[in-house]
Amino acid sequence: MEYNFKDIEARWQQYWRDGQVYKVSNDPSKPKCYVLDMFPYPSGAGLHVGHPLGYIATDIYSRYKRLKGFNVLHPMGFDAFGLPAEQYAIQTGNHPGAFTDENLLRYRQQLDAIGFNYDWDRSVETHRPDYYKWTQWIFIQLFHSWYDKKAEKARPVAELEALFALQGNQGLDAATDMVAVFTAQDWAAMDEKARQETLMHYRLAYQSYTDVNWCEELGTVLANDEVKDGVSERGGYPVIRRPMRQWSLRITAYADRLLKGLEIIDWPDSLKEQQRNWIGRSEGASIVFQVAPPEAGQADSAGQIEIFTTRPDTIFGATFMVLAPEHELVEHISSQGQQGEVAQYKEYVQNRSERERQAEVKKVTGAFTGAYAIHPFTQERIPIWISEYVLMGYGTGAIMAVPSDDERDQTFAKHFGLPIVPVVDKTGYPADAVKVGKLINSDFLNGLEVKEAISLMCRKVEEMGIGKAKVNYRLRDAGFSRQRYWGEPFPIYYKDDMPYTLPEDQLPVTLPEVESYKPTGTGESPLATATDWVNLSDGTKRETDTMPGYAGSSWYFLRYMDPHNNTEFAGKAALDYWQDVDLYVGGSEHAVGHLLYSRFWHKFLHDLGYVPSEEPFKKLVNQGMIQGVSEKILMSTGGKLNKTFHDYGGILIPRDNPNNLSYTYYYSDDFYTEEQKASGGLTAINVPIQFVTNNVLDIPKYLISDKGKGLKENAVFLAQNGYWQNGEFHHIDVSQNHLHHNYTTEEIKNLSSDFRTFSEVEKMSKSKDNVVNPDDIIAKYGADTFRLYEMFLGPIELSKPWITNGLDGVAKFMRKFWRLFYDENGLKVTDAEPSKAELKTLHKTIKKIEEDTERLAFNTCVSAFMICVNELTELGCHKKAILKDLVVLMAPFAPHVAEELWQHALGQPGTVNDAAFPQFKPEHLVESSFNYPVSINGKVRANIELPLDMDAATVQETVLSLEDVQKWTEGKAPKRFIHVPGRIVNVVV
RNA sequence: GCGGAUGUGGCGUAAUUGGUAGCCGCACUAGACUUAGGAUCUAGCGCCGCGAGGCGUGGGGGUUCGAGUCCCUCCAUCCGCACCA
Repeated sequence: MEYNFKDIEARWQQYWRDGQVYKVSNDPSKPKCYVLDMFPYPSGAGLHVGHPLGYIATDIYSRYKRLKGFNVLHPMGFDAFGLPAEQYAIQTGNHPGAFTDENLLRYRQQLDAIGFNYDWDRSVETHRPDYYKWTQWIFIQLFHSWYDKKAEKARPVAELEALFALQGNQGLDAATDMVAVFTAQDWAAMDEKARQETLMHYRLAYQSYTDVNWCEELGTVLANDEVKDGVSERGGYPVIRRPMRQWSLRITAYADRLLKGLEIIDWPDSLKEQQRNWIGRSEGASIVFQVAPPEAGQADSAGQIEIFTTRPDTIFGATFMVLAPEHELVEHISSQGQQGEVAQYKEYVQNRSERERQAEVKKVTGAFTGAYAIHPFTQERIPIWISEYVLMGYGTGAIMAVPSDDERDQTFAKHFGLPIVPVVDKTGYPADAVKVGKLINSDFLNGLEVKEAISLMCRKVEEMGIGKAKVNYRLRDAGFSRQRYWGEPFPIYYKDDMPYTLPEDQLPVTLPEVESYKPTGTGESPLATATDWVNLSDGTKRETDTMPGYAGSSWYFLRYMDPHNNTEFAGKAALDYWQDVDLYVGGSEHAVGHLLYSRFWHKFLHDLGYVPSEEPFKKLVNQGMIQGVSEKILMSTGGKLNKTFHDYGGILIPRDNPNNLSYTYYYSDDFYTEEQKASGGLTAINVPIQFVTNNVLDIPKYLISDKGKGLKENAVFLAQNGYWQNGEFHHIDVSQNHLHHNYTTEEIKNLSSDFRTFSEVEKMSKSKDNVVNPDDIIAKYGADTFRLYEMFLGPIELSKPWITNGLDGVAKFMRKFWRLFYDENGLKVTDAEPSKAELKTLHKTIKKIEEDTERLAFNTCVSAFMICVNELTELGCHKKAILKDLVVLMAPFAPHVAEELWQHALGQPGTVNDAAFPQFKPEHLVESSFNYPVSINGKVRANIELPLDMDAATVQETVLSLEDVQKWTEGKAPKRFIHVPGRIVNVVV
């Protein structure tokens, strides 16, 4: 009886479905374990072999945990709103939902074929109204919340209103962009609209005017990744920054907690570091500089400039100030004489693309405003400049420039001839050390260490009322509006031009049908065209923007806990039971997107008392990418090639090319684009990998495929001893061709008619023709082999190319494993007592699998199985007592075959998923003796078998009396004798 | 430039966490069985050397009886951020 995976896998997948084997209930009698994958966006292309890598890992882990007695939640769902479906809808006019549902179904079939243990009943799909109802609900909660920095948590806006009525906005420490101060009386005097406008500065979901990427030609707002080098990716039209009234989430309120939370979670360092950088916390001080009166003798000041600095200690070295060109003060303070220059510079900056700006970081540009600031300590007049190196988006958009201590300020000062006053003496410190040294030329700070000076200065400016210690973050609030169709509608309507939330009983606000998904041209989303939907009966209007892609993915992991709840996003009992995600596996591309937003939402829901945990994902692992191995050929891009072969027969150029690119082919002239002709030379192009075997292209097959069709008439594929045209090979006598004189006769004999490709590792993608579909692998090798092989490739964190070749090794192992149970005569399993050696093999494996599964080292698990099966085969072991445990060990990895053997070969009742993980018994591994490597001065020179319980003195005596040892020590007494029981013996002479 | 990570055979990788480096697999070589092999089995497979032996974990140095593992330094590759005051 041979291993027939096709039959086995189909049968057991059916069995699991029918028996609802993977149904998960919230069972408080068992410890919980929540294992999560980042849910996929169901694109039209389907899964390739790279996608399931993480899914297989979590599947193994969750099955293992189940065997260990945990109640495991291991769900799967789909992140279904998104741009590709929208673009498809725009192009075809079809509804993006139908397209999404089709893709989703295909994904699900592909996933099921791999044999995952998902409880599909808990599936979450973000575009379903019964799911996004709760996304909208959470948005409403954000809208009605503000952040109290003193209490370090979100609180209801109603409480804020009460505070305003009591004390205005004074004495509050709230996360807000409001600078104006108002009193209780002011608040009382405000009308409804003014109050709403005020509250907007405090809400965690708020509206403001923020810049968007606006493309006039396309009449639409573009996402950042739709803009390349200042022009639209599609069409290449210019894109400008334009302010638009938009929703944002006040994630900055949580900056500190998002930072602190990183300390308690088990994530990869690189990922934590990315989030830290993204949040970008820096401690320093904000200090206000008065602008000097425009004309000497004039009394009133022209305003003040607030700056942020991490080095308040260096203030005596501040010889000038720099504002961002976009700073609002620039226009007010510029002197008459300088206005022209300032305007010119501002225009120059505006016309520079992001790319230019970044490419020329070292270029020094700027303009003098003609205005001066008063140095708060020396009372000197210091000039105010503008320059693009000061960014409006960071700090206050203004700096005090300390050229002695800041590299950029120094370059600027040198370029424009501004004074430089040294204020920090770094004698005794390395030149590149930061925040060290003694202050000089700094009045009352002189002689202090930098660190002392910083804290003294912070106190001083506060005393003087011109500044205070401040923590600044790089993190910006998150834009939450999209002018698109395919996203969650906002539960918002407008009255008197102010947004209000719809009552909860009107949720979900479902997407209306629209006639066209195309951009409206006005910057509004396509929803705006559904006038029946937009205009409410009472004369108010709905919000027509939709939420961004990350809205639905920011909380989906909570919905899995209680997916069918109609009255809450998830019930308290479920939330309290499942708590948080124990293991989260996914790609690192979400490092500062999804993973930061999710943490933010989770903390917010925690503040409101809904979720018990502070952090959503306790442990996170980034799985590596499986890359594709592309097959490439060289194509001539030169012109004038539609002549006979012999005219360019000399192009067997790369005979001694280091890359072994021995062959190339040529097209006729009219095949080439003008651009290609202009460039000349050779270009590498990808050919579909299915037409390539061992770097040899199957030309006839290629030419009848879609990809190669166009080449049939035009292409000449030049091989070593001839050429291919129209799928036929034409031999040429190379020895007769004067262009090949550099071949020897011997070499000519070995020339071949193969048309060779060369391989390159790239990202696996349709456009590169290097996609390996898991369906094909499963059809040929089976899902169990596929799963084992993906794990065998290496640690899951590592990126590696997909090499189909290696599958044979795992397939061989599976047959060997099968043969422990069955041979050509049928069942071989016996009830005989296991031998010592067999028990040792088994328990060695149990130990290894247990340890390595816990640390997610699945690659070494597969190796351990191979060793185990090899040893059992060698021992001729077919004993039930051994095999039963082995099958349970294998079940997480190869669930189909394990289930088959469990029930049929071993005659066990029920599913193997409900078996208990075998108990490791150390006594089976304990040896009475150990074969010690004996080294002399660290070099192994002999081996000796010694009882493990032999006392130290006897060991030493026995070892030293060995003939080999005597020879190497020349009979000398050892200086030292090291004996590590069970490890090594080392003699030092 | 700053930050993070990683460097082990022809390749993917492993190493009881400081204890005989190269497990397991691929590829390769030889042999067996075959009409045949992209099947199966056996053996070999880090480098140099006929051999004894020597050398080997990116380079150099150090700690240690003993270093792939710890420390210093340099180099290379990958990833992230990038005028962040």
